Amino acid sequence: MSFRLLIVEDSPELLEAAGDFFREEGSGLWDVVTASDGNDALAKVNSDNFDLMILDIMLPGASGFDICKAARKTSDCPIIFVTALGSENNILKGYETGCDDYVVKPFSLRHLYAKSLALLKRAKKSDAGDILRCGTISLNKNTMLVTVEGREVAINAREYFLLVYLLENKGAVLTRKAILDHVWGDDLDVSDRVVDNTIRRLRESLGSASGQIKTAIGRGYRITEE
Amino acid sequence: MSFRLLIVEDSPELLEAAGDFFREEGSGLWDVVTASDGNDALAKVNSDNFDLMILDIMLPGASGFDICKAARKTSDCPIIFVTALGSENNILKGYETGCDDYVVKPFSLRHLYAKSLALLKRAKKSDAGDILRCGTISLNKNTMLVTVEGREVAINAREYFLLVYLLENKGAVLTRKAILDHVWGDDLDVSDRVVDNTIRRLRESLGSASGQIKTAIGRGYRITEE
DNA sequence: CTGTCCGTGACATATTGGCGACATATCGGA
DNA sequence: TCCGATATGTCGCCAATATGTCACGGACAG
Repeated sequence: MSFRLLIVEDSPELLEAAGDFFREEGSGLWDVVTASDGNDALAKVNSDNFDLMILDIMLPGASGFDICKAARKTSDCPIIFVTALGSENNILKGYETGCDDYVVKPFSLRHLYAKSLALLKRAKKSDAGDILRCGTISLNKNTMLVTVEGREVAINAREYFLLVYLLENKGAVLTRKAILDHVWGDDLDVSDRVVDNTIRRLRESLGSASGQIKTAIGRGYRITEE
Repeated sequence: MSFRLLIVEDSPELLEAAGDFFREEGSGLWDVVTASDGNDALAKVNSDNFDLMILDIMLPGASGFDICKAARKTSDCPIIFVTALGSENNILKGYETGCDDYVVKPFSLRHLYAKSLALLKRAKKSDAGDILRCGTISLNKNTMLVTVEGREVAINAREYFLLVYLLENKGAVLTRKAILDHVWGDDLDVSDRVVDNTIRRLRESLGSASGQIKTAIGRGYRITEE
């Protein structure tokens, strides 16, 4: 198995060159998927999982920012933006939407490749994944501490494990049954209302971030970036 | 159902501890096979199928890399490398031979376990047909999210399950009766008009893709690529 | 004993979606 | 081509249902 890489770029030459470079240089390390317009990219982001994304900002259809935002709804994979010379100001916006790094055109493919490897390595580092983030919520699985807007919030055990489960499935709708199975244990036989109640108490504990937990009526609950 | 796990590690204590941890923590989820040297591991890899492998790199006999390469000839199962502190540089080589993740010694078993679960989940997810696509509509059965032209659309429960049924029978004409049976449940006795209504509301929710739901007069409804 | 956690039931509130009624579209026969 | 019969699209209403909220009390730990 290899790492899934999405490259989105509207110049066909650059797109092909970059794809080839990653394929050849990595000799099988990368499973490269490309898209040349924003809408195609959005579709792929929403229906596939990637380990790394390289996004041009200026695109026909949706912009790189839009794609980044869409991806962040369900994924924390590293994202590199590609921006034209002179529009580096954009990059601040990029960081706001959740990108990890950027390169300015024109750039060397080798340089881009190096950045990609570095980001990938960092993401795969052994303690990555122990910190779950979503919007202003941050949860550290080692210390079991939860912060909202950087401030630590008090949270009890049941709420904590519920939050972990929500965060580990960021964006996904989780049914009450699935929540009960994962957070309470599959043997127990309790009313569905305890999930509602725990959700309510969790929302209270989260304060200003309470709105990030959304109800999907008839289906369950999910946590979102906003 | 249990998953076959191969652990290769030359330290007997660690090997036993890890095996026990997986057996106990998973309570039957894992069927653990162990090997303590490279040649034994090679033999097992060649004569058995595994869902996940955890390989130490430094081993008597064949190295973890060798085992990985051998395994990759016949299998795409996720592979995690275990490497000693300070030799993380090796890891690039690991990725090139086709591993999926790695942990650095010393590590916590819980951590290794978490990574294993995550990889297994990813591996099982990617080959399941959990994403239904049709034209610009995409529906993810895991997250229960629906997108049109790559953009997430809000949808309520009844519409969601109706859409699932349509997509699972893409192109086929579904009678009102069949729809009622599948989406409402066969016990209920409601008017046919509720199907029309729900179709209408679903079309509204789908926005620009609403035209993909076709009426087959006198027969029922179906969903098409355009 | 005292405080906290958390499951339960009761009730308030929000949202859904089934219904009836009517508008509009489709079809078959003359 | 026209027309009537039938099928489907659309709308607003409000009951049924799902969810939010609260207070109570048993269980447990310190």
